[in-house]
Amino acid sequence: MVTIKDIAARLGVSASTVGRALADDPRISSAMKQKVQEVADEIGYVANRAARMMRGVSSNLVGLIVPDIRNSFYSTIAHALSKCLEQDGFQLTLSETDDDRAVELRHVRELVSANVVGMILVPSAKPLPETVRLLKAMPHIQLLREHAALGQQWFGIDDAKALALAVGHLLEQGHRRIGYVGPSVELPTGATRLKGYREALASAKAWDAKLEVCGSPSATDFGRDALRHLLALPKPPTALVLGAVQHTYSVLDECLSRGMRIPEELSVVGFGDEPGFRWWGPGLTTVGLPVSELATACGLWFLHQLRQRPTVLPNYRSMSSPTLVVRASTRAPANVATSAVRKRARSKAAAA
Amino acid sequence: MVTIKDIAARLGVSASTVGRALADDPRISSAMKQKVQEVADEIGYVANRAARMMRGVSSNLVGLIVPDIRNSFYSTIAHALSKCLEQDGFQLTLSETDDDRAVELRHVRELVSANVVGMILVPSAKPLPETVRLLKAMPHIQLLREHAALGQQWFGIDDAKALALAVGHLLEQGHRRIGYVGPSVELPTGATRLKGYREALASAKAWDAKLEVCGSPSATDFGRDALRHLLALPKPPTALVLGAVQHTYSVLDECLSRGMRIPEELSVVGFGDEPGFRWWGPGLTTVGLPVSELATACGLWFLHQLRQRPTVLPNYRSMSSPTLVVRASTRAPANVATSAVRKRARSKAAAA
DNA sequence: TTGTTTGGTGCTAACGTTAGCATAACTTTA
DNA sequence: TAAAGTTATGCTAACGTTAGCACCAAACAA
Repeated sequence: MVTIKDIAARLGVSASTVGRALADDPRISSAMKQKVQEVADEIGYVANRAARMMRGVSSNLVGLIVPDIRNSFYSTIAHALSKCLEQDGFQLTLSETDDDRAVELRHVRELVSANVVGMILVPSAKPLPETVRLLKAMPHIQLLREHAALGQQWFGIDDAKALALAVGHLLEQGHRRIGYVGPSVELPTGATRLKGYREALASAKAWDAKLEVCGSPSATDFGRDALRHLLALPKPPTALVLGAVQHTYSVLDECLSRGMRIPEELSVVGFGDEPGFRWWGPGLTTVGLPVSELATACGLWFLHQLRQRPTVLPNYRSMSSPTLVVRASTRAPANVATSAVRKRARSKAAAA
Repeated sequence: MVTIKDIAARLGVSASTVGRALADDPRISSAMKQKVQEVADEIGYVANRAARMMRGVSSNLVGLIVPDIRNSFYSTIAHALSKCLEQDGFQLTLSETDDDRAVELRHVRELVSANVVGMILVPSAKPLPETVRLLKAMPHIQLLREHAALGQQWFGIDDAKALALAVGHLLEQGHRRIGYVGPSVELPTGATRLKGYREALASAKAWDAKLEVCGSPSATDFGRDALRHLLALPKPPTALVLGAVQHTYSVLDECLSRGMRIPEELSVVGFGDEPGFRWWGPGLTTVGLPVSELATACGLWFLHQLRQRPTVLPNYRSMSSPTLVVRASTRAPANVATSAVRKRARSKAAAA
């Protein structure tokens, strides 16, 4: 390994001088600085960050902890954060938890040990106490999901609004029996999304607990079972709202493999706007999530805060609004023409 | 920060004893080890890796450099590698290059400075000399793309075979005019894929240079322009083969927005098997790439080599075979019944 | 001349951990 | 009982870098 001592030896000066020259210290003459730089370039000197860190200089490492990077949700976040942080010379380390609390703790430990300056994480369902303690001792931000125990630094999506948009769209088209397939309620986002779904339906007096299916989509048969359950009900739903990207994938696949006609037999509103969603059936109407914007905002705020070198970040909660992406997978239910639909038809006719 | 000295002070022993106890040194009595562990847990001691690294203990950081993590190609790799490496306590750092050589060099510098034990990278089109020099001084593996200058450690896909599979499938169905839209030939993979395409067609005496479109798909109109060009030819292709995942997305979108009937008007074989590809048109026939397997193999080999703490890894080239995923976007061309098709029809009739 | 300032550089200690050697308290062997 | 061996621990230096202080020469003011 090439060190400042090697440069010093070549120039016949002390290591201090070299160190200062490289740090552009005003006490060093510009002639010396130039000579040092030349030798450094020549012998390929690269500073040893471990040594720097020992002297109290903070690392340039920021930990990112997500459930699964293959989920485009999270890879989009990783990309946006990486772009954002690298401008200030920070480097992102990647950890995946699979929503496993023990794995999460292991990663947090690793990151503390690696002296990261901070962590940005999508917390698991219920972080272990030790995880909470470690995180509280260093700057960290929660993404998407939120646990009060971890503090009030959060960048997320307005999950309730996401579901309200989806349900509202279907209600407007005249649907009254709107099914829901979403994440487990143990996840903070799962609880909020279910709440958003329920409240939107409750205010239209159309809520029916039997139409709710919650669970983790990692089981291979999840989509099949969820759809089978809903369609086997005495009064099956005429429309379906998804509450998670993975659920959207698994349920959409099942719709196709059952040969369902969309939207004639069932209206569907997805969650998230993945590249392939526009190709599904007649084009999936879905809730678009501003994930990239959210991550960039998070990154910028983090960088800004980091300049003050705090141990605990100030409280800040940012909630981004999802948008409805209307394609062709929704329409008014068969045999039903509600006033809302008639009204829209009238106004269209009037406009024509 | 909690250090071994804090633990030592509490127990009234020396730092050495604590250090050895934590390292499970046989010279330390088990009674002492237990006491040390208890205090360590109590006050939340986490080893400072920077200090360890100064003592020559290697870091647990492995650098991963990819063009863009949002590309599911690369996020799959990141996931597989992460899973693989974390079992041996390694941590992945993520860098994105956008195929920019300057950015690539910056990241490599950062990683060297961070004392990574090694790097796994998808190299850019033509790495800078300084990049090559830095990489050669440490263990590194090339993924997918390959530059001889960077050494003979490579895990990739048999790109020529990928295209041969696609073209072969179409030839067999009777197509003679098979278009190609793929990556720029400056990328090693781009050159190999084009070669695979050409050779497959040349051996069937069906090659026509006018049917080739190469370029980077980052331009927003790429898909539109590529397809327009091919369909505007005096003798347009009856089938189309894609040579990159991003090209597949952009060209497939353009097919749909033109309202083309697939496979009646045009047979299409995609590149890669992204989650949404099965939803496109009648279901996209495509070349499936064993990316996850490739990354896992790469990770395992890397770990194995790392145990010997080498500066230069031994030569090793691993080429994974792609597979054809047949769905419904290909069929025999209209107005053409070649001998191959007739032959297949006969054998089918004979079998019936 | 002497005293003071200024610019440029060197010396040394420190960061947290680990490895080699030294040391101390026992235990075994002759 | 003395010598040798064993077990458990302490002391010290070192890793590469940086910051505080000391130092020296040259330039300046009195």
